[in-house]
Amino acid sequence: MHMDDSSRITIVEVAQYAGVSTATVSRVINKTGPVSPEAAAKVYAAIEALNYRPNAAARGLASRRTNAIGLLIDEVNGEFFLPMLRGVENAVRQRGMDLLISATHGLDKTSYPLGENSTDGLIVFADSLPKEEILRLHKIGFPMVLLYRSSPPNLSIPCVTVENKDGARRMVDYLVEKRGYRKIAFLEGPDSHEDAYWRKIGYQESLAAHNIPFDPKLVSFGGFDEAQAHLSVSRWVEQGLKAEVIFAADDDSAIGVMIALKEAELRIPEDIALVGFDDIRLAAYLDPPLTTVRAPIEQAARIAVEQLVKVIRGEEVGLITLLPTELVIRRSCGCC
Amino acid sequence: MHMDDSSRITIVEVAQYAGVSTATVSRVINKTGPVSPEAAAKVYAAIEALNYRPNAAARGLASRRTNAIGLLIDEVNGEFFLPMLRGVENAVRQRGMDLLISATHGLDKTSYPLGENSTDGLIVFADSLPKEEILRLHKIGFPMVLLYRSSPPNLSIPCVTVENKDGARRMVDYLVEKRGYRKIAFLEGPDSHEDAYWRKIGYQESLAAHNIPFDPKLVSFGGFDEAQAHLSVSRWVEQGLKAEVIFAADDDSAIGVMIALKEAELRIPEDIALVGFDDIRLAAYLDPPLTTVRAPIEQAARIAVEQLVKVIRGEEVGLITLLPTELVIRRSCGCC
DNA sequence: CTATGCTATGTAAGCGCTTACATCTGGTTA
DNA sequence: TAACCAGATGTAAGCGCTTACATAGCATAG
Repeated sequence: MHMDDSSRITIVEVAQYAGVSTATVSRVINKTGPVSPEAAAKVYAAIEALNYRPNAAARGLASRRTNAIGLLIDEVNGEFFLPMLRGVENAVRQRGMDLLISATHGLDKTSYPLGENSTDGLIVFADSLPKEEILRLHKIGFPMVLLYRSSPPNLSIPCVTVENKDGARRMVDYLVEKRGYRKIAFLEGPDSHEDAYWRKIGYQESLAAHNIPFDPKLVSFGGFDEAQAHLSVSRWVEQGLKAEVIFAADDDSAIGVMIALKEAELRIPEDIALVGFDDIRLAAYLDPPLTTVRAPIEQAARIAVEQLVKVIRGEEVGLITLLPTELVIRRSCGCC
Repeated sequence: MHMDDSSRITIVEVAQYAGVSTATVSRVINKTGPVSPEAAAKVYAAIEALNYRPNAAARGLASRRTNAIGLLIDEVNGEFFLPMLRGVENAVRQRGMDLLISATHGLDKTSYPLGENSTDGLIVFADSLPKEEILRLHKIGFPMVLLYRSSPPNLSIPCVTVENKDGARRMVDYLVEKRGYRKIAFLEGPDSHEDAYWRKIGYQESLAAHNIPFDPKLVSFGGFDEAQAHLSVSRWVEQGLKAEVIFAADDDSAIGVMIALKEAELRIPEDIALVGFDDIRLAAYLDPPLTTVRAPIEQAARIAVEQLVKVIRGEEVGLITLLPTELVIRRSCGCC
């Protein structure tokens, strides 16, 4: 680094300037332990005068606390990410903590930089971390909260997610009961992703409840990804897909579907209807506006931070937080 | 924290297990200094066997390097943010560094948690940090790169941004020369934001070049914000705005404009045309698709990281990186 | 054979904080 | 008045690393 070492102000300089001990300075800064108003005033003055900034590393080393929480994600991708980050960032900042972010995408997921020694706790998003590593962290008692992923059996790691199954089920219920569709194609998400799993289950449950046989030909891979969905649907169309509506497992893939259908000159919803899941910001602006299931992404993120902070403090937290989803009916499903 | 102290593995345990000194372990881990293949193998084996993870705080304290870069933003808001973060995250990870993110929104910007003692360098986005603090950091030689903000005079802090003035100017040139508009309203961004400043200058320069008198009545405040733009345009319309086209200083505010115009039952582009700036992902999907100026947001972020890393390493970098913008013509400007 | 210069390794002094413990006040209480 | 206690402060021992410096071994050069 290129810093001017001579100008480095440490707690020692502050203590000298203020005429107190370093312990007192520390007490003032951290509001730990009793300090007389006069001493506190002198310390604040010294800090101001010297432009002192505490060294986070030294602090962390001495206190074994980092005052930071880590967010582990797979990669920065998809509109989904923005509200999630906003929720996390706001909640973290509100508590005066720092936020570290790391994407494990492509990495050996066991060498991610965050973890037990860089943060006080971790929010693990979806499948950003392999089960073994989660086990390891849990075993050493490291605070963790899982976001959009459930705890491995018997492990009791708090997790927060949305009612994926229920949301998907209600969407299909609606398509069948209100719109009268019976040929409902499903564009599923990645296997490893729990959201994807439960949404598919919800889809299947609703079909079963309405005595519609499950047809594997009506299921293809969307991968929670615009490009992948685009590709899959283009192929489907070539092969003469017979469906009245496509249920894309998330809105990002719904966009891919929309593009593919437009390319195939199929009108939405006249020729084929389309619905998604998440209600990302884009959804309302698409042409036609997308019917979808609203997932409270930002709220889930915020709650995850709250839970994590509680875990760090050693407080009790509920093991599973399941946030309700809500049907958002727009034109793409043929409602209007 | 709730961690099991007894199980804490430090470099000492690793050294003992491997039968070498801590210095050797450190050398192996950091690939600094010569180590015999045998010793290295023993150390790796020990690390594996004990599941050792180095403590980032201790490392930072001892080496005065954090291996982390900080991204300072105002707040997590707007579609703009996503590609920027993606660019930063990718570039940071590619270099094996960590990323810390902090929003200064609402905070006393002088107490932001990142900085000289938590990171090796800082990417300062737009007006996330007041000039005084930038001065202070620069004075102590702390590595910084400014993103979408130019260096204070005489300070020579590297900055990377896009050709705002040029882009805005070419957009207006296009509106006048190709579309034949002469009543061009401008919805400006926040004063404090340099992008906003230069885009307005570009607008004015083009007007001047085409002998169109600048009319302050045709300028209102969009604030780079959907809601603000919505509000401003609704008022404008009530007051009987006479314009052929609205140039929103960024796409987020263009969305606000679009909503306001639809509420007022004005058709785009038949009754009034609309153009934006940035080409966020949404732009292409709006109804009608938005004519805008494409700014290479992700690329700018990536370059900022590259520059910062060079500064940290003490290498030379260009002071100003100005990335080209590009007109993207879609239906909202009345082109088709 | 000694001087020289590598490479490989160990020793130990911090890095800038926090915090357990000791100390010293002065006010309360019995 | 003596005993006690709580508030205010200081002392100093680490926290887990990195790294300057010292040392040792060994090949090569003179």
